[in-house]
Amino acid sequence: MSWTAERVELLTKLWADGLSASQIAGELGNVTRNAVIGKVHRLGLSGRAKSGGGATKTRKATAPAARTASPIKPTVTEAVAAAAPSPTPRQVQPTVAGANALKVEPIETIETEIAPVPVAEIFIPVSERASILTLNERTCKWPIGDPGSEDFYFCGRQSDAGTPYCAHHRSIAYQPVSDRRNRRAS
DNA sequence: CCCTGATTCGC
DNA sequence: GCGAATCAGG
Repeated sequence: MSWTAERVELLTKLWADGLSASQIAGELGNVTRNAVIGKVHRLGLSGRAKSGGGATKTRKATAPAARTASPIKPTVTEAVAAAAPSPTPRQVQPTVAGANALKVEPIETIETEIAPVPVAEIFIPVSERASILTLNERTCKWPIGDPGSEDFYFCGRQSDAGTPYCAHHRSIAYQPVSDRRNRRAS
């Protein structure tokens, strides 16, 4: 597979959208994340604009050592993860909020047993939502938006292996309904 | 361990 | 130009 104009275009777009190299690779197909990164560099669009600045990138100008004599491993066990569309979890527990603007009132003394679900924390680029179809075992499957709707998508960020959600969504997903800790001696 | 991007260099 | 191997951080 070569870098056709279309593919380069898509690459550029997705990269600008903030997708990770591996995600882009999955989106393009037939390429590894390394290929994507390599291309990105060749295109000269490496450093991505970070809102807010403070992008203290890791400047590594160290000598690359002699990789010439490095022991090359014959077989790479990792095959290309085809990322089969895993079945959508039916027992979706998190509250599905509309769009992405659900504001939770700053209640100071929450008496509610049910944990307030602040769903309006992140903004996921449209292009990334599409790539969410590439959900693997370790991507956050927190649903956002109205299921079945065009707006619906999954969080898709990193989640530890085994857990269905990213750190953030995990915290709100598993909040005990009965948090009666502060009921005692209050 | 998983991930991320960065870099080098044989092809 | 391409991208695997490697590195270095999170």
